[in-house]
Amino acid sequence: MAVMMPTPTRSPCCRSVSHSVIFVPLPRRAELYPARGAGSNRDLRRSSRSHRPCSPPRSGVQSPRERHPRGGLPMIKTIRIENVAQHVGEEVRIQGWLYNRTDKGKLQFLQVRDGSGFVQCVVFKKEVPEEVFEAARRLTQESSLVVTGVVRQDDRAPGVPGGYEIGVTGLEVIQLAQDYPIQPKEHGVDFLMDHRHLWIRSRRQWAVLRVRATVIRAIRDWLDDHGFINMDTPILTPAACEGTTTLFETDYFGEPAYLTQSGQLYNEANIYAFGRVYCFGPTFRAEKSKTRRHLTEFWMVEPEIAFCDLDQLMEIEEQFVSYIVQRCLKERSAELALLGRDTSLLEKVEPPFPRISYDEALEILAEVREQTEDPQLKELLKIEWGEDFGSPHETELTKRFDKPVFVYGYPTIAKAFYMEPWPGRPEITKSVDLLAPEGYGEITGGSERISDPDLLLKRLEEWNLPREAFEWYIDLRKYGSVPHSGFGLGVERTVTWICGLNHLRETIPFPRMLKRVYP
RNA sequence: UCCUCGGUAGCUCAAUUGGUAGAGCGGCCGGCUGUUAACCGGUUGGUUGCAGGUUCGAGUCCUGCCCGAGGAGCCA
Repeated sequence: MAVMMPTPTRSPCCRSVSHSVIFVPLPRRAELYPARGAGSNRDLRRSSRSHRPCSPPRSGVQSPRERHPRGGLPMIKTIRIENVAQHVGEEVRIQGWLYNRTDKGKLQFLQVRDGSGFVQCVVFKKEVPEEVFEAARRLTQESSLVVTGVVRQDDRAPGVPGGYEIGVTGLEVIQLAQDYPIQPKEHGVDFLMDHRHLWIRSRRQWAVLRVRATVIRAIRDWLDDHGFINMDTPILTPAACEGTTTLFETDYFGEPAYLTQSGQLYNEANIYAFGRVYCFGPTFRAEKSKTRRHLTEFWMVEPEIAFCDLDQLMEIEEQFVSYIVQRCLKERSAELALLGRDTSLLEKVEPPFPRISYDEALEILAEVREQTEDPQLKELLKIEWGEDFGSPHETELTKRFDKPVFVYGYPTIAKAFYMEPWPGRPEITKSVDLLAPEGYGEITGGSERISDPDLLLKRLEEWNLPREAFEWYIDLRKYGSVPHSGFGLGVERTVTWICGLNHLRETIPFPRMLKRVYP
């Protein structure tokens, strides 16, 4: 108990986290000190317990078993919760935070998370010293702590992975958190977004962001394993890449510069040096989009391939996207289960994907319009040839397929200036979007690029783009021009689809949206 | 930019025709040896988004503004 309470008599030099700081033993001390007196260990030692000199002395909060018979060194191994199954029967140490607690009188259930997972720690009054039980009873949500205890299998134990719990033998409180604002229950979006820096600790957010990390890892692994080389393209750019969307303007030493909306044009230069490349980074759109599918800052991977036509591009995309999905199913099944994601449709995501033309898509939409009795949907699905799809159109189209579907051959007037015209049909382009199923909509957009310098010049003129700004880009068509293609995949939209979320703001740690730049 | 909905305790929400602002959760105190957002008893907690107006009386009606959400457009 004493260790949990404020210690007003301690040295005033202590500027550590709170009044409830107590001595924290160096984690994995045995591993850190393989040979006594090794000089390099001093830094480690200092950094990991810098507040020790002003901390109160260690008290009886720990089990005697934790001490080494000779030097008092802890012998207990510190583990991460994700590996808990490998330590059944062992006494281990967990370093983390209290996610939730259930007080059953003489029994305390502590839900502890350590970043790698969630595990239930059970404290029986009879089995631990009075101080340990009292410390457990006083724990508040999000208090930081070090728990020691014996791992056991128990089907009743919740957690990620579930089915294992820790019978507590010792407990140290690093900081007793005060009035943590987020409860493990329903909250409003505004409140949660204002507390995004804390919200990411919650189970669902933790699961989503771990899936995101796996999506990113899968993206890099697949590309790196298929002859692509990562080329970072500039974030500060002199002009709009595609000329249309609103960009964020910055002051570049007195000249305007813009935050990038795509690295594609630079990648078209890079392929002539490296063959297959990708850039992967943040992308910015100053559009005043106010929907669940838009961020002003989002992450996009953009592969670009020399000697590649539209058909080859679609083959690459379907293999790429399938790999990402399958990798998540394999490595993040626990997180997807926690999110309640029905993975049966994701399991079907394997090549080949269905392919329909823009014209066929219009026919499908006309059919849906005819069949629907909802006047509002009828109105939303109105579309003239030449217009790009809106989100209601995409939603209806994807409902027809249980895999992602390629829609190719978009009208020239609806797409960017650099897209190769369809042979014999100059009114459409060799472009393709990939629409995710279940209404998730566009996750990639790509095309074969114009390789003929004269046609490119003509397009720049037609789009009223200043030739001077594109001289370097035109150069690429003069020195060994080849057919080439590329696409961009939106990371947040992909994660939203894989996780089965209804808003992409949860797929990035700190979303930037029209009305939100805090925190 | 347009359309729709919303803003009441730290959080999630109630509040009849305009008539004493309430509940659950959280916090605090107590009880409980298998809880899964535990449960039970007690207790704490309010400038009803802001500024005006109507009225004996406004959370409620009117005007203006601010903030947020969903959708459209734009886009990945």
